[in-house]
Amino acid sequence: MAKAQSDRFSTQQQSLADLAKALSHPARIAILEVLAARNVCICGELVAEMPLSQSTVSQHLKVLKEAGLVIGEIDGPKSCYCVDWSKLADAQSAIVTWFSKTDTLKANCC
Amino acid sequence: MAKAQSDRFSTQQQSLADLAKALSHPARIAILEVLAARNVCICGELVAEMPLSQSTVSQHLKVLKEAGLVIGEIDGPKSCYCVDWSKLADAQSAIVTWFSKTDTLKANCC
DNA sequence: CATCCTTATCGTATATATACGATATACGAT
DNA sequence: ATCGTATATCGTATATATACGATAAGGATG
Repeated sequence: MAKAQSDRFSTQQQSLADLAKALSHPARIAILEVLAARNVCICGELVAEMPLSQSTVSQHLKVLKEAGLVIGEIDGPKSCYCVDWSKLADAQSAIVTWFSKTDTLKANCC
Repeated sequence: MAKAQSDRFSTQQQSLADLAKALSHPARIAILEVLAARNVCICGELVAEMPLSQSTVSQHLKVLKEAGLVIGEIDGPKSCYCVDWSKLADAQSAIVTWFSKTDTLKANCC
């Protein structure tokens, strides 16, 4: 179920927006922080740390997984999630690049 | 009409999520790019450049204004928008800081 | 095999976002 | 004052997001 891609906007604009959307909920920020802070991938522990139900956490994890920011592996009856550092680095770089590009265009205003 | 702030998450997590939400639509990315590229603040020109109706553009502008990324001034019958570079810089810095913090926690995984 | 534990998905209710046309507002010009 | 232009807001329809309980699925364990 890939994104619709409305073709009204460029792929770059779309993908930056998609990335931002993945980060646009505090629960997902919090999940990433917890995942990053643990040296072992957890899952049930994640639910325990979050002020949300198990199903809701699972849903947020799905969003993060679809955005590629998180990797999920099934490990027996448990699932093991961890940050995809490579993708996260790409994300950061995309954001920084966009800001820089925008900043370069800086001009007088109002 | 300030944000609800659910208090389930920290203020930092919430504000980063809010920022991401403001950037989570390609139209708003595009608007920021156009505003940044012009050395004069525009508005109707903005609508002309966007594949969206005037009212929809105005709505996106409102979101950007509420997020503080854009400044809008009424100038006669026209409105004059421009990027709030200071806020944009703050935003970039907040994002970069978060990524750095997260990266510091980097640990072994799966 | 029956059962337990863990996690994903389903069903559903509610809220928010998105888009557009229509209308209101605000000002400049005539 | 009237008209025209430019922009914001309203009304509304539709889509997506969010949250949770309930249920299914998958493997471990007795």
